[in-house]
Amino acid sequence: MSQAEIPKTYDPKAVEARIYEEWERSGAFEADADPGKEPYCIVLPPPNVTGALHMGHALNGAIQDTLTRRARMKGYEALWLPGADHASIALQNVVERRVLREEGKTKWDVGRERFVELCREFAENSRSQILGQLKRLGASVDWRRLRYTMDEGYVDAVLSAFVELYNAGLIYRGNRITNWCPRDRSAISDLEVNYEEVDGKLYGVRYPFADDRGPGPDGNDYAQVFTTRPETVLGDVALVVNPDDGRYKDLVGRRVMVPFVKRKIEVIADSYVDPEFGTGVLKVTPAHDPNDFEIGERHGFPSVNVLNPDGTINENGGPFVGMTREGARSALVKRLDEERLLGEVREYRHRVGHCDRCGAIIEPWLSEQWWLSMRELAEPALEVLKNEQITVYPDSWRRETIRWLENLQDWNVSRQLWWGHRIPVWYGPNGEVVAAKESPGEGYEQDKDVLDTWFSSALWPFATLGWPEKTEDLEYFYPTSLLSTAREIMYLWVARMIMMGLRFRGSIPFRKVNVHSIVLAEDGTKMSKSKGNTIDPLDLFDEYGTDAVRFGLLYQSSTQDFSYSYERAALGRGFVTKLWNMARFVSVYPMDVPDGREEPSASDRWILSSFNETVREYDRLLEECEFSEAMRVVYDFAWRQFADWYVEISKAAPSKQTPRILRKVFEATLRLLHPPMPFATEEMYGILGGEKLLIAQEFPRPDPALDDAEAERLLERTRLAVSAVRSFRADSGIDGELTGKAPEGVDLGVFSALSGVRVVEDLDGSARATLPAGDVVVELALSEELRREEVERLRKEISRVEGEVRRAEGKLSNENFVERAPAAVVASEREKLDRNSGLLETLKLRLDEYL
RNA sequence: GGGCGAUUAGCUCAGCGGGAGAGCGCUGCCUUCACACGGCAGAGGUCGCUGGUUCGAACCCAGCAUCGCCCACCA
Repeated sequence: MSQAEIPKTYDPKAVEARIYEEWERSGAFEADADPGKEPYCIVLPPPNVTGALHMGHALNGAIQDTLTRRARMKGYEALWLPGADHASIALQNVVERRVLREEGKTKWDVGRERFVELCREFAENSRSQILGQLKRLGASVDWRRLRYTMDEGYVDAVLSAFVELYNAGLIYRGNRITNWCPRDRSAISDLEVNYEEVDGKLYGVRYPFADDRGPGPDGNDYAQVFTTRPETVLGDVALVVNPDDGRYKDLVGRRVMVPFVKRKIEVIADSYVDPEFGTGVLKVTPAHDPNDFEIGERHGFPSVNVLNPDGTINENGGPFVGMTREGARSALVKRLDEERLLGEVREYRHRVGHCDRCGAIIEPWLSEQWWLSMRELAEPALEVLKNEQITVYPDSWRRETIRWLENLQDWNVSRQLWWGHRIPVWYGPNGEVVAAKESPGEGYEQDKDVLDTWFSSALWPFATLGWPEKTEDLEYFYPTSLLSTAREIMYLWVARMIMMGLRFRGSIPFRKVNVHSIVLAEDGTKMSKSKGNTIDPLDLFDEYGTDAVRFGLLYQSSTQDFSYSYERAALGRGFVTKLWNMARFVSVYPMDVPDGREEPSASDRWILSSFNETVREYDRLLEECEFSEAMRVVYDFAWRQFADWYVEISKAAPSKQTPRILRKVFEATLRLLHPPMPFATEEMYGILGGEKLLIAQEFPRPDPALDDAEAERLLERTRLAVSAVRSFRADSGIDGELTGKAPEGVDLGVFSALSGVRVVEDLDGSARATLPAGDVVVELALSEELRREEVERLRKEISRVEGEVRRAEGKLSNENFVERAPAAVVASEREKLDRNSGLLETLKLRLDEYL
C-alpha cells in the first residue's frame, strides 16, 4: 500500500474482527505438548457464567494476553487455557430473581429438576456471551481447550477429588454452627459473609430467679442480660458470668427461668465472659452463636434450635412459633415489656453479617454440614509460600496469604443449593455411608447437597489439563507458569488451588501469582451494578479501539487500585494513531534497502542502542509483572525517541543506512508492542508487507553488539543543543536561518539540520547569544537589535548557573560528604562544578563584552 | 480490636537514598510535504504533618492526621 492509500487514522472497527479470525485460522493460539520447546501456560481465571465481563476482566485479560503473546513470540509453547465457572450460588441467585420476576414463582414452586434446567440454560447463554467478549478483547486463548466446571470431564475431576479426600479422612460430617442464609436456605462460608455496621439496639432481658434463694446480689429478683438478638432467648440453655467477677460470686449455681418457654436454666461461670460488657452476665444460646456453642460444649449443655431453615421460629419457640425472625423479635420485646421483663434498651451500633450473594442477614445456625479439615492441606501450602517456591507480585500478598493459612478453620464445603456439583455421598438402606462417583447399588440415595463452588474452582489448574487422567498435557503444562487474579479471591480461590495442587499433583499449581489492581469507578468507589457506576469494556472497545483500552489499562495498572479514567483510553488511542502514522511514514521506504558499504551514522547507532536498551528493560518489566512501567518505557521509546527525534533525523540528516534502520527499528517496535496492542500492530505489520502474521514473529532480543554508549552521549548532547536553539527561537521570535559556532561534542550534521543553524568555524562580530545546553554551549550570531534582550537573557542564565555552582560548592566543601559519599557521587559533583564554573565564566565574559 | 496500603503539579498517577517525573488540562507559537488523536517551546510542586537516622531523605525509622482495604466470636 502506498502512503496515500493508507488512511490517516487507524479504524479498529474495520480491523479487529478480521484479524482475530486470521489469528484463529492460522492456528497461532493453539498449543500442544512439544518436547522440543519450553512450555508456558496460564489458565484463565474462569469467569462466572452469571453475566457479562467487567473492567476487571478486561484488565486481567489484557495482562494475561500480553504475557501469553510475549511468551509465544519468545519461542515458548504458550498455552492460555480458557474456561468458565458454573458459579453455584451466584448463578442460582440470578436465576431465582429472574424466575420470580418473569413467572412470579420461587424456586420451590418451580421444583429442583426444572430449576436446575433453567440454570443450565442461563449458564449456556451467558457463557457464549462471555466467550464472545473474550474474543473482542483479543484474547489469544486456545479455544479447542475450552473448559467449563460443569463439563463431564470436569465433574469427574470434582467427584474424584471429593472421594479421595473423603477416603483419606479429611472430609467429615459435623453438626456445627455455620453461617446460614435464610433466604438461600443454605450454609455459606466465612468468606462469603459481609459484615456491615448497622444501627441496632441492645435489649436488656430479665430472667426471674427460679429457686428459693431470694433476690440476687443487686437486690433484684431477676438476673439481667444484654442481647442484640432477643428472639434467641427462646433457645437459651444457661446464663454465664466470669468466674473472677466478684459481683456475681453468689449468682453462680442459681437457677433462672427463661421467659415464654418456661425452661429453668442454671447460671454458670466461664472465663469467656467480659465483665465489662453490659451487666457482665451473658446468655448462652448454643444453636445460634458460635461462642455460645463452644461454651455449651465445654459445660455439656444441649443446644436448643429455635429457627427453621427459612428463618422462621420453629416448634421450640413457644408462643412465637411460625413468626419470622423479625416479627418474633418485636413481638417478643413487646411481651417482655408487658411482663416487666424488659430492662434498658440502648441504641447500639454493631456489625451484622450479610449474605455476599443475596444480602440477607446471616444467622449463625446449627446444622449438619460436610467439612474439609484444612490443617493437613495447609501445611504444605504454607511451606511453598514461605520458601518462595511461588513468587507473588507484590510480595506483600504472599505474606498475607501465609497469615491466612496459619489461622485457617475447617472449610464447610456443602451447600443446600440445587445448582452445582452434587455431593457424591450415598446413604444405603442399612445406614451405610459411602463416597463414590456413582451409586454403590440398589436402595442407595445420594446426599441432597451440592458443593461450594470454590471446591471445584480449587482444582482448576490441573482439572483443566485432564486430571484425574494422566495426560500428556498435564505432564507438559503443569505446574503452570503464572496465575493472574484480583486480590479479592486470594483466599477464596488462590490459596485453595495451592493446597489442592499440592495434594493432588504433589507440586505447586503455578510458579508465579500476579495480584492485579481493582478497577474502581471514576469517583474512586467500587464499581457495582446497584450503584450504576459500572463501565462496560465493550463500550470502550467500540469508542477507543481495543488496543487503546488495553494499553490504557496496562499503563494504569499497578499494585494500587485505580479509578478508571477515560483519559487512559484516550492516551492509548493517541499512541495507536501515532504509531499508525509512523507506519505511514515508514511505508514510503522500500522494503529492501541495500546495506551498502557506508557505515551507519551516530544517529543510526544511537537509535539501535537505545532500542536495545528498551528491549532489555521492557522485557524485564513484563517478566516482573510491572505492566505500568513497561508501558511507559515502550511508549517513551516509540514516541519520545523514535518518532520525535530519529524520524526527524531521517528526514533532515539521513545516512545511507538510515532508511534500512528506520524500517528495521520500527518493525521491531511493532513486535515489542504486539503483546499489549495486538490488533493495530498486526494490521500495521501487514501494511508494511510483513510476510507472516506478526503474532508468530520473534520477540526482539537485546543484542550487546548494538550497545553504543558513545553514540548515546553524542545524540543526547545534540538533542539538548537543538532544543536550546529552539527555545531561544521561541523566546526571541527569530525565524529563519541562524549562524552559529560549531558546538563541541555534538553531531554537527544533525544539529545544523534540526536547529536551522548554519555552522561556522568562528563567529564575526561581538553580538552573540550564548546558550547553555547540558555540558554543551551553543553560540549564535546575533543582530545588533537583539543585543538588549540577550543581556537580559544572560543575566537570568548567570543567576541560574550561579545557583548551580553554589550548590555544588556547598556539597564539596562539606568534609563529611567528600569523605563518606561514594567516590562516584563525589566525582560527578566535581565534574558538575567544573562544568558550571566554566560556563559561568563564559557567560560573565560575554555579559561584560555587551555592557 | 488487629493487619495492610495510600497521602507527590489543577486532575489521574509513576518514582521509593544522591539535582522532582508522565499523561490529561493550562499558556505561547506552528495547519511545513507521517501524524492537529499532531509538532515545538513553556508555566505549574516547601513530595500530608512532626521528629529521628544519614555526608545527603519524596524515598529509611518513629509518632500523628486523613482516606481506603482486609481480617477478628465481644454478647
